[in-house]
Amino acid sequence: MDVRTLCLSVLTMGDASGYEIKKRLEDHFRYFYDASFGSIYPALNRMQKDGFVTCTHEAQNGRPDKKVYRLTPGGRLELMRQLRQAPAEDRLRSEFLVQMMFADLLPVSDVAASVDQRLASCRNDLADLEKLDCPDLSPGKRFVIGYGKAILTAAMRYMEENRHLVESEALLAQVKADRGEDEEAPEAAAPARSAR
Amino acid sequence: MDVRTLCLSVLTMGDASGYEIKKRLEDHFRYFYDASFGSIYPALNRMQKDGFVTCTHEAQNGRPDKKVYRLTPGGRLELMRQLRQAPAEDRLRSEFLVQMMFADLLPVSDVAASVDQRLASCRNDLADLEKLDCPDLSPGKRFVIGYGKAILTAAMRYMEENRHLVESEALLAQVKADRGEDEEAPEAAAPARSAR
DNA sequence: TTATCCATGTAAGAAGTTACATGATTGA
DNA sequence: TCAATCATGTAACTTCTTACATGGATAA
Repeated sequence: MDVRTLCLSVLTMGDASGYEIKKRLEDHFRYFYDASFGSIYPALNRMQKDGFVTCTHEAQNGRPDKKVYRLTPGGRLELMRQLRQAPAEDRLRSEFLVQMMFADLLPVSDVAASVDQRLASCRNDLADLEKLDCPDLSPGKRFVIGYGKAILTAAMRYMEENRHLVESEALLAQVKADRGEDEEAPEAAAPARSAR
Repeated sequence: MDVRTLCLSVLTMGDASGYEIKKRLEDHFRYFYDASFGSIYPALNRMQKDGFVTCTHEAQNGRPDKKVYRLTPGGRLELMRQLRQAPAEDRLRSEFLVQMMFADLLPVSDVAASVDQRLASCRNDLADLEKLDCPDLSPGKRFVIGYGKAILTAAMRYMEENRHLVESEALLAQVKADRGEDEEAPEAAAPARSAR
């Protein structure tokens, strides 16, 4: 999904300037997309050339003109074309999970702090979604908000119930013993070569 | 998280060639990271120069030499340095959710097909995680696998219970009526301008 | 016979981010 | 007084992906 399609999507919610588009993206899309000014402004200019949006200038006091963009029928068609394409697989990027995967290489206090932070972050997102959800939203938007809530709730619950796995000195010590640490040089072990 | 750290992580599971690293990444990390040969090979060469890995050449019949990389103590230290940094926020990229958000712009059959596909994809991932999970894994790896299972299960459950929201002709028709379609030109409505 | 696996690497290109440039207003 | 908000835009930079180059072995 490129920035152009994202801008078209946002413009279905009403006319907006580049600046306002960024804000809407932050408010409503940040859970699964974002874009910087450096990509939004060029995208808008290009789409104007392509006839997907029109632009009206509003004079401002002491600031650059506000350029308000509006979706054209052609732009709405283009959005539908893009949206109808089979969606690419979801992709998650999580440094947190990599950290958890190698928790046995790190101090327990660091791991615990990361879990706490992740939990707090989920709580915040959940509260924001709660605020976003209101009955006059389209069924699609409510579906997505509900989806987010379900995932966040499950993640929080899992972390609370299973954090002991990555925070137990005893369990982690076991791993180190199995690797032969505290006995020989670190590289002496690990003879395994094949991946599977 | 850059490709270099990812390679270092993989090498803690045992010495490997660039090709094998890619495979391990696909098998164990694909849920939250991936990397192409075009990024792995340069990363490995750079890390050799930096002293984070050593390399032994194995002659092959009719193929380029197999270059087997091994983590050095310095490399292990570098990995720990990287891993100890506070993880960046998780980021999800989901064309599926954008599609659902604007389900009212699409034919119901398309939406239903997307939900079916997403459900199938979750089922596959869940089965793969099930296979991956075995008792001799480190607690960190089991924590991550469990986390994945919890999220996938919650997502599937939510979609099954709520897909009617984006697949009901009646609900979607209501949205169109509210927007004033089937009455006037599509651009006549939507006077709203401000985002909040 | 055709595709996939094995195996490494380079070069070109895509897409985005960050930093810079400019500057008034408003709230803490 | 200092930071944030509003407002647009360009240029340099980073990072990764895709395609290309090479080619034997093996499985369907």
